[in-house]
Amino acid sequence: MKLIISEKNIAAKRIAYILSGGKSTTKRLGNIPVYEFKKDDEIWNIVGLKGHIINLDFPTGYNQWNRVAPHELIQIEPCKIVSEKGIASALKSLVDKNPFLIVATDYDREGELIGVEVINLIKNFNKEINLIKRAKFSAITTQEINSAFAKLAEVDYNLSSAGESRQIIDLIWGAVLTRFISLTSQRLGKEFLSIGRVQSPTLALLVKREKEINNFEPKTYWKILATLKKQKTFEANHSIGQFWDEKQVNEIYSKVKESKKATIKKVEKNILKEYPPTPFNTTSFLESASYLGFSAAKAMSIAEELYMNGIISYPRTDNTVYPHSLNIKWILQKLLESQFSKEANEVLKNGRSSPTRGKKMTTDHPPIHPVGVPKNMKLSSDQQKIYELICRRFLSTLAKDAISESVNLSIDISGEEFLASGYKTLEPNWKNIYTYFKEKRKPLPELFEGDIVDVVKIDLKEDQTKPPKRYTQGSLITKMEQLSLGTKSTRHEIINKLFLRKYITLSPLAPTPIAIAVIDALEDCDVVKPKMTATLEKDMDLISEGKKTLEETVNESRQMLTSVMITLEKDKEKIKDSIKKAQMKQNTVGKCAKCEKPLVIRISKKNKRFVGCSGFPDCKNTYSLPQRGNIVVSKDVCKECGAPIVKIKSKGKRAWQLCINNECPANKPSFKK
DNA sequence: GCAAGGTC
Repeated sequence: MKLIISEKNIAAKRIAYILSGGKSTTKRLGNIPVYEFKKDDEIWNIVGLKGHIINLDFPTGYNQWNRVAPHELIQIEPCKIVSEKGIASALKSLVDKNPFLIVATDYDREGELIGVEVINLIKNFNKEINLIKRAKFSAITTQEINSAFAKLAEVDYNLSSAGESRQIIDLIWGAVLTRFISLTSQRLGKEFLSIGRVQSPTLALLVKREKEINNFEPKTYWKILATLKKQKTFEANHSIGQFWDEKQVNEIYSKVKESKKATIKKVEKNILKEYPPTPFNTTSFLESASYLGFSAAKAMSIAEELYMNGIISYPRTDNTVYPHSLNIKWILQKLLESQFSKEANEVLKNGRSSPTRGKKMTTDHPPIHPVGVPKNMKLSSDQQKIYELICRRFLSTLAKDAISESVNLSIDISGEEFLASGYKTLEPNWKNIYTYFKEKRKPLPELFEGDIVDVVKIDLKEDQTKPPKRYTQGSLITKMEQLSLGTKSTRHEIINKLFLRKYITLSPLAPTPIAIAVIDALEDCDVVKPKMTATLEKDMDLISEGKKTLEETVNESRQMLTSVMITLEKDKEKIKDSIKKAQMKQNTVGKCAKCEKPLVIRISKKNKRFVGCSGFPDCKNTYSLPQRGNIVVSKDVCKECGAPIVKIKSKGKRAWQLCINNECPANKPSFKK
């Protein structure tokens, strides 16, 4: 018997279909589907895993945070725990007959590790198993699958060791530092504070940006803008652009302000070819969805739904280049029968000779593209928006360059040079398909050198430089990708995790006072820097090339963490104070009406939350709070009674505002605004 | 109750 394991059920199903020529049957072992067929007089069984089915953890006995000093965990050997018991028992019943095992997980580092986890697991069930091979393919197409199974390769234990070293290092650093910071700041139970190789550098990015915004000192500058007219009006800007010297700008302004005519000195026209967008990988998809107002997690979960219903391809991919095996014509034929028939037809008749390609080319999965048209499925409005985005992106990567014309003018007004620029689309091509970009540039009227035009008015405008912008979820994910933080599958979950830990607010995407205190406390520690991931990646490459061992790498990492912990232990009191202070700030909802001291959110002995005066026990003023939902503090006070207002956000419900004073008339049912 | 990585 041959036993094949793949990374996920859908892959198992499709591999079975291809190898059996469509003749496989499905049986269930417990709840787990297994695909069975006969080939060359042999029974084949294919099982889809659910990604990793084994998880690392510390042995029981090290579970109680208060009982074990965090640094003691550094030298503890983590143990392996089966996290998917159903799959484990299905595998157990399949290995009785000494099958020939073929690992057909994704062709990457985690895929190799997932395969080796299964190998180690089933060797516990049956020691006799020794025929084990690896099928390597980068797309589940008939051709790739048949050739991968025709020439089976060996399992790469170096590659899986590289993945395993990552697992161990992540667990040890994460657990030790998470426990240290939580115990130090006495944030235990539901309120614990976490630290990790990916989440902390990501949070540090947000903290850094927030500090830049807070420390920003706006500078005043001036602009001289001329409104000119030849049939249509258009604007020109003094060639100096931003003036920093008020005296200088006033001099020039008084020189030109009474002018009635302007002379066109130079006209420079350029024809531009604008390349269409490149194929979607997860990051660029999330960035674009973010522009449409979708959070990264929401966009991913909708993409997952569309994928499960067979209308888009696998949404977790790094690839931005369509593989040769992708049958683009065939997809376009399908789209002819969709709401995008006009665009599909245009691309079929008048498309570019080869699709656009992005910079990243990987072998994991193709870029995200439509694979079908929703027929038996009524899309929700969010699903429709995401499906449309993916279809329009796909179609635009096949459309011709847009052709446009840019014009730059040099204009003389009373001896001063002004500049104007215009922009006009001549042939929109892909821009008619990918309709999400809003063009802000405007066309200019037709003008020639030597033309004299009317001056409608000349304005002196004062403005200030602006602080840097906050990240959006999309731009943060793009930044994470640039720094190799996290993966296509985890980046959106990391943002969610930071929110759950109350490290960030979502709109705007900004760190809370506690986040700033935690990142400041770890300032000199590698775990808040992208460098730790970069170093780990290098070590993992060495392990997979056989130039370093898992043990060496993990031991080095343990030594580094040991010295980090020595410094942190020394600073313990300082860290405790600054997090406590930040916590006070974060939990302050306003001023006490009785004694003017800050009112803060506290947890009662019965584990209920309430608002109490920080002047306790001198001042015993308290207010009750709803026990469910996320509380967001604001600077607002109630118009009726002057007590603080908080916002309550519950999952799946609309956020609502509440005056915390129970006795306030605004909280009586009869009260209407 | 800790991490990050797979996938549902």
